[in-house]
Amino acid sequence: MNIRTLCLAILNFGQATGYEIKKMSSDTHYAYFVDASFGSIYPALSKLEVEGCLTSHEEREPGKPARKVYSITDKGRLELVSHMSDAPKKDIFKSEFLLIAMCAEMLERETVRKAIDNRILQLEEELKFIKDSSEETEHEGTKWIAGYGYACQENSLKYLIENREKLESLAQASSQELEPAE
Amino acid sequence: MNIRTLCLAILNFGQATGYEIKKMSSDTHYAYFVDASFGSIYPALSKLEVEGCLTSHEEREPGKPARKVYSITDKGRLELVSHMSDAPKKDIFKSEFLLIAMCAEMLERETVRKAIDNRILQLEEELKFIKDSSEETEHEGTKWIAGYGYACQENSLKYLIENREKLESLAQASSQELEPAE
DNA sequence: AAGACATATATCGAAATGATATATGCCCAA
DNA sequence: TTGGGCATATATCATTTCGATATATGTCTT
Repeated sequence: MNIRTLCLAILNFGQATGYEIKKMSSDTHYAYFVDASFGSIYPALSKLEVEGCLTSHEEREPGKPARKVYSITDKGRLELVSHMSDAPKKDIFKSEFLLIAMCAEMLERETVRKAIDNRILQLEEELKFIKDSSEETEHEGTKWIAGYGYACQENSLKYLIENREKLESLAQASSQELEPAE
Repeated sequence: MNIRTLCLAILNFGQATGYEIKKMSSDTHYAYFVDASFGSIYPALSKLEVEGCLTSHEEREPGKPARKVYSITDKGRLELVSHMSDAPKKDIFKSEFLLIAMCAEMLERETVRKAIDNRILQLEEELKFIKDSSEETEHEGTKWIAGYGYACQENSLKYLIENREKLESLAQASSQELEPAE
């Protein structure tokens, strides 16, 4: 998905500045769609405004930096619905942890153990984040994707805890550890 | 993760051409790490060879295009292990389907239904692919990540089937459908 | 009073994508 | 038998995106 659609989707839930869109696309559930940078968001907003999909107004409060607040137009809403009515692309899943797991035999046991601990922590944080954001919203669609995400991550965590020993045993024994002979 | 590490990881399991690396990074379990294009793989291989992490030899068979086959060197293996010993970055998950789900209320019921059917098909294909590739390999690390991936996708599919009606009910009733009045 | 942090916009080099060009050989169907 | 489609193979390039940095202001803490 491109940044245009992300901006339109976020602005469809309320007006926002480029800065806020960037924060949301990195720190909130919007991060499940695309992760965008300032360098892609600001040009996308300018172009969308020129095309009439967005309008903007400046908010000036003395002392504070001027805020350029964008709002979606009917044309923008049309483009958003039109894009979402096309068949969605395949989900993207990329994991550096899985690379380490696949290559466990090349690594020291301690390295693998740390990578697993690290990932368990990440999954626990993710679960807490999803739980919190689900409780904060009344929006049904957002609640649904939160429920889906929670179930998936919960199962991922469960499997990892139940199968970590098998993975650790593939790694090279650390120097201070005893390992049964072949 | 960058393309360099992907190339080293793949070549650590055996020599290959740029073309084969691209195919593997798109079509096999290597796609869980990064998805790379020709435009990033060829320059990465050239640079790695200059740096002494790879060697190459040309294979010429009459009639066939010349193959530039790359092999990993000890230096390359060192860089690979070194990179994998750092703490892995967070997993990346991006889903256009979840955007559609979140925005279900804006869309027609038929659109949402198709998106769900489509995703169920994708998950089923993915499960079959993981099962097949797990059966084809004897490599324990590869088997472990296949088992992990299978468990995660299986649960994802199960949840989706069990909760699709709730999601569909958020969408706008299609014109030919009856919906109970508010 | 200073330093860290958050808000806010903007730009830019480097990296990566996605598409296209070029070339060869093989296989199958009209 | 020939021609189209497909697979192999390398290479390039415009466009997109990232990640870092610059600039500015205000607040909060120590």
